Amino acid sequence: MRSTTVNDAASPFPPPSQPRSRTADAAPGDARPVKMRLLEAAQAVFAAHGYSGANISDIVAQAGTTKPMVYYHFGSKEGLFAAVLEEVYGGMRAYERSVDLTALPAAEAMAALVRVTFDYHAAHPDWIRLISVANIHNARHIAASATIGSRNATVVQVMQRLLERGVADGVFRPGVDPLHLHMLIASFCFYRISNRHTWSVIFDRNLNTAAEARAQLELVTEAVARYLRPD
Amino acid sequence: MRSTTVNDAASPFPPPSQPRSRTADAAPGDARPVKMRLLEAAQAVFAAHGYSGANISDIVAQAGTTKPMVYYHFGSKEGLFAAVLEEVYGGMRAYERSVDLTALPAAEAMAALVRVTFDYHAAHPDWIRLISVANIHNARHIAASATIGSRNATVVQVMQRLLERGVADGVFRPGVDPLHLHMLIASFCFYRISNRHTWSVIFDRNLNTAAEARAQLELVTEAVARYLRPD
Amino acid sequence: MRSTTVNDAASPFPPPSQPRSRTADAAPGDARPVKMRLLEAAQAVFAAHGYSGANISDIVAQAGTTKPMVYYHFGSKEGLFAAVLEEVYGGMRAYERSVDLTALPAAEAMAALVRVTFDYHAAHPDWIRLISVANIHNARHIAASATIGSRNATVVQVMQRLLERGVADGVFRPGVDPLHLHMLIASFCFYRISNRHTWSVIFDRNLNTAAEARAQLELVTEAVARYLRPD
Amino acid sequence: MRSTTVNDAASPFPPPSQPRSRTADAAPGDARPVKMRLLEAAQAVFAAHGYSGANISDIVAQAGTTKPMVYYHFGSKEGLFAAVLEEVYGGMRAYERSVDLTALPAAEAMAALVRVTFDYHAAHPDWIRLISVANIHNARHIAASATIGSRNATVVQVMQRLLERGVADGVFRPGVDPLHLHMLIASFCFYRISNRHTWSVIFDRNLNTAAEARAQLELVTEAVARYLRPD
DNA sequence: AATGAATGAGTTTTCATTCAT
DNA sequence: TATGAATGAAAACTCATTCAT
Repeated sequence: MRSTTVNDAASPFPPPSQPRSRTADAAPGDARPVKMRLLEAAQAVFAAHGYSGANISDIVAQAGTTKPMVYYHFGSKEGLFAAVLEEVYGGMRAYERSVDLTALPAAEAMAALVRVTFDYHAAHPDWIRLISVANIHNARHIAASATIGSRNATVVQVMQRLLERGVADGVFRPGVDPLHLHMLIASFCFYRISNRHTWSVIFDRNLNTAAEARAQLELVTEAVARYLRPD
Repeated sequence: MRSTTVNDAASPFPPPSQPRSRTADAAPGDARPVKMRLLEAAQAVFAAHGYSGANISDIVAQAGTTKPMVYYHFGSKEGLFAAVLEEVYGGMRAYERSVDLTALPAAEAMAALVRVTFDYHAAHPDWIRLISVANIHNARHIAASATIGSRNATVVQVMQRLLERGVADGVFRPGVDPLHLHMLIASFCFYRISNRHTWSVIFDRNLNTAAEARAQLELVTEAVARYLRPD
Repeated sequence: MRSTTVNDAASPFPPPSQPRSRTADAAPGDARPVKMRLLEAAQAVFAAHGYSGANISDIVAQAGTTKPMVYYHFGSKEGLFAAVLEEVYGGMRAYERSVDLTALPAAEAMAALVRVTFDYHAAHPDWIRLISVANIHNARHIAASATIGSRNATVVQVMQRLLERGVADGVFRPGVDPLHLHMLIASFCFYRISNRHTWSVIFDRNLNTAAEARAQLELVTEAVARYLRPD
Repeated sequence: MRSTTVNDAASPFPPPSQPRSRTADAAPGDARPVKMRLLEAAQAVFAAHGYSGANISDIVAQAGTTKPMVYYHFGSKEGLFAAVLEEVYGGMRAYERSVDLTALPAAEAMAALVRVTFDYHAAHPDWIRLISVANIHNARHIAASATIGSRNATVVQVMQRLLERGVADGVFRPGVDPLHLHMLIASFCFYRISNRHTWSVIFDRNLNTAAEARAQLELVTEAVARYLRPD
């Protein structure tokens, strides 16, 4: 049940366009263009402190540049945040496109899809935070975006085709809404990361162990499998 | 399958300690104590703008009082936010305690529990936002709280007893972790509200209709039912 | 021809609400309220550098207070400028009201009015600059003002009554528009101050001497007298 | 009384070196040299916002070029403003030189000179604003100019010769200072434009109509005529 | 419990100017 | 001539917090 074509080696996704070691301030001789460095620094700072809590000074310090560059390249703090979100969604979309489940039988493909979603969220806590931040601000920063939006829903298409195949193969029951099923999976994968801090306080249990992660993945995989299983 | 003893009248939960008509600024002659008015205003403003985005001036204006009152009653902005979060969790806990599922057969009780959780989240979007905000700040505002924390997990106990009863009655399969199952339910109920803004942008579908809500409730109810059903 | 009831001692008008020695920064122990000190400092700085050229830091330094006080008391830089202009026009209006020409024969009263206008402008170069600044910005800062505007035109009423009296006495010819005549006088009195810097450069003549002032006053007085003289 | 050789066709002066249709940004393929385009854009922007309120970005955008061009051609913002003022005074001087009053009898020539001055100011509100701006900054931008200054006073010479001729012809009284008389005329013509915004607010009367302009021109013409008339 | 005024440090943003090409 | 990107300094404005009353 574990053989998939996708990224079989557990979960260490190489964060697509994420810095390799940009925890400290950018080295003076950083070759990459200022705009990119700003985007990366901004991603980290917005994720760490929220939209209003992030401050431009921190971002530019971390990017090894100066404040006016933010305004030159992005127009405003809001523009910078919007650009960060575009990057986040761009990374997701690229990732979703790279998933190829066609070689697997439907049931196994679904398990693989769940796992891939699970791992992706686990590997990108900053992106989860950024999306939370965007939602707190009613997603107004992405509303205007041309690149994010409507047709981005690659997953839903993948899901739909997979469901159809499973139904055709007699391994899934019919009548399941692909978007809703994606929501069931995504919500679990997102929430366990996004809300882990409050959960850690409220429930007396360390939920951040590898064992927990494994058990949680199994739960959602199993729930999806059973939800789809024909009666 | 829809008859429960709990809150059968659909879902319009009266927000426990939420203002009755506090959309505009507090009327000058508002009788309720300043501390309460501040708490309510703060809840609204923090929910609307995040922790750093909220500002004391707005809060006191909305509460119909003055800034020093915040420091008199709560010591600091952080203290005020912590107090708001205590209120949120206090309201939740109170609500969970009020749920009585003992009169129902296990399977129906579980459906009722799902529904109740679903409705509670739907009815309290501000609280969802506040919890998101708390998580973005690593829940450091509630970590110190004495009243929030550890033993608050009423739901988990309820869930555990319900699972045991269902297993005893032969309607649930054994071996299900109550905390994980609660996470499956809560994540869906939370996420569909918390992330609805980004979803509206990304997926070309209005997810905020009553029909959608019904379909989504059915999905999660069904998923839980099938997950628990003995093979 | 020189006997008037108004301020016979040449021209040293005590600037009504202007500081006596506020050239340097406000002394720390300045008793007057911050708002007033700000207004005075702002008047000086706006007059000296124009609206955009003036900067809040200079103003607050000169007023012996801090930047937020500007925003607390006036809302914005624009609000401060508007308040300064209200003061300017308030001072003018107060001054105009104080002029009493009823005791003089019409022709002498007119000469007195001209002289008073001449002297007032000469004594308040800052106000002239402020009005120039206001006009460069299309007077949008005073457009909204309730206190400036319409009925402020005390001079015009004074002028009108004086013209009527002169006509009745047979010393003025009829049919003269009081507003236009006021414009003729005011324009000369204003312009000789407002444009003295460019004139000094363009015309090879020192126009800032006492003798010049005397000659100019005589010119405008004479021009008005001859303009009104019956044929 | 209205027949003059100068510009009899009412008043629409073609603004000498003013753009033909430069209301919007310069078209990409604008053939005229960058320096000229900059000068025109700067004239408009400085007139609209004052010296400090004008910003280089706006100017270069409107001129369809880039910031370094300003520094290449004019050295600094101050240099650009100085160049604009030179243009303004250059335009005036050129205009004054073009006025030929020799063919008219002295009294009519004087009326023509008044009218020409009146019309010129009315046709160039931007230049009036620029001169106001220069004065607010104590004319320091033109002080250093070689081309502006001292001997530019063509008008005064014209005036002087005209006065002499009138005296000789017995139609003007002697002893009138040409510079002062020019000041009387210029102040009125300048002020009615420069201060029209504040006047519109203060006096409850629309002073920008054609009828008003006619009446005002008549006023100043008449005042000058009566001022010069031998007793 | 309440207020009006004040403060200090920090926020986002702007702007004239210049560099490398 | 021309440009895209960058810079340093300072601009306006904000905000949590506190004082005197």
